[in-house]
Amino acid sequence: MATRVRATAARGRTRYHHGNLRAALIEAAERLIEEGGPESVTVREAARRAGVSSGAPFRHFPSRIALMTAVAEQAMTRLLAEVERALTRTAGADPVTRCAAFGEAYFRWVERNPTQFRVISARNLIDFEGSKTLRRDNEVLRAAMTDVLEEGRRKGLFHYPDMHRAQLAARALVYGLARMCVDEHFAQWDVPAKGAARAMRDVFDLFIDGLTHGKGRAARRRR
Amino acid sequence: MATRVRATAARGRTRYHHGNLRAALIEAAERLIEEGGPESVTVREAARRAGVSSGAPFRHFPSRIALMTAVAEQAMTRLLAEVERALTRTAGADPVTRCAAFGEAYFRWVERNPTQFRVISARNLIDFEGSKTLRRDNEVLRAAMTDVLEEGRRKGLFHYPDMHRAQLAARALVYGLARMCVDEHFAQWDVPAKGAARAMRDVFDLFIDGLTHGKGRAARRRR
DNA sequence: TTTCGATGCAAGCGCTGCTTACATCCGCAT
DNA sequence: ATGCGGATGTAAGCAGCGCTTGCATCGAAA
Repeated sequence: MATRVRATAARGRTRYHHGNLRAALIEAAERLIEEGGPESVTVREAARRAGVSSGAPFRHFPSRIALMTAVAEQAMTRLLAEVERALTRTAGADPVTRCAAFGEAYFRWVERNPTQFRVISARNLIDFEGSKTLRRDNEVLRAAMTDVLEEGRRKGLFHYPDMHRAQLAARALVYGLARMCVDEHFAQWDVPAKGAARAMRDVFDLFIDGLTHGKGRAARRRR
Repeated sequence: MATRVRATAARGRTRYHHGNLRAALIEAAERLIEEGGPESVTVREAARRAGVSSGAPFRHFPSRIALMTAVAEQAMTRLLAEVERALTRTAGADPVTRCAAFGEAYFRWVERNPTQFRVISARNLIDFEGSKTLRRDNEVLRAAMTDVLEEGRRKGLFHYPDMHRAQLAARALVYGLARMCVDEHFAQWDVPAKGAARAMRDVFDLFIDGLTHGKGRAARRRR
């Protein structure tokens, strides 16, 4: 795909047909997002970088939103994979560890790929509801969190009034931290750039402390 | 201002000068945001609604971002006022109540004014750093939260490892819930539309429970 | 080999943010 | 009262955008 594109470009010859324009456009869009944020992505510029006319993309993506949605789908799949890796890595471990691993994996991915996360949550730029992939991946993520929390309760480690609110709190905490990270609320919050993940772990520990009824675990886990 | 505009419009006569274009443009922008989100705001359309030529706004706002920033400043001031009202109302009450009042006031304002909140946090559409007003109001908000948490600790009600992380957790929780609300994560989260505030209170209670080392307050406070 | 659908191009429509040159008005010093 | 200058409006226009249309080109199936 990309090889083929670069090959033709290197040869100086331009075939009439691109070869794999769809993938090339997504790649170009990703790079544009990296450079100037999701809002700055332009179908024309993506086409330009793929070495193709301004009308060509619309054969593959009926609209700019469709292009951005494709980018979001890729990003979401990667985020999900990261979280699932953390969960299989800690399979069998105690729910507290697994819960923390979940939050850390999620947050760390966002921290390392802020622009990609921005696309996922830029719901005015993508058609979230219209994408089966996005909805499915999101649901899988939610179910995974539910499982971890439920596991903790079954084993008598977490004590929360009801599953629903624990779930919501956990989600709000992780999502909130992630958003604060990509929205750059951390600078004015005197959290050193490098320490965002550390801060996140601290905060999550505090939350788990709440679930386990404050046995001071957070203080012990601090290092 | 608006009266004067409507007066001239009603009279059918159009004066050369508008009278209060600046305010009229902000008002028009707010209405546009209400209708189609912050991204859909157009300087030209705002000018159109103010009954003025497409170049006129640039006498008052050098760019679209400047216009949006003005809107954000208004919104932020209102949010801050709402929170401060809740804090003065509960002045003298115990920190747990005040803490909950803070979170509720913040969240409920966002819930009632989702579009305005979207502008505040749409940092790619506004010049947050460049606005003294925005930075000051934001700082006041942060300081208010710090005060409440510190008060709770002084009176021996909250027990958290350190101020910094409690503060961060609280902010992440409220901000996360607010974002989930405006990003419409609640529909797929089986939180009934009307119950968002209730869910928020439940979650915040859970958090305060964590701070007070789980004496079951959340369960009692539930009604 | 022919044909036909998929995929590309060129041109263009209406919109955008923003600039420039000019018109109009209000308030203030005379 | 007058007339002048700065503030505030208009009209026209630039480049860039998303998206559409009509036509050119190609590769693979018949």
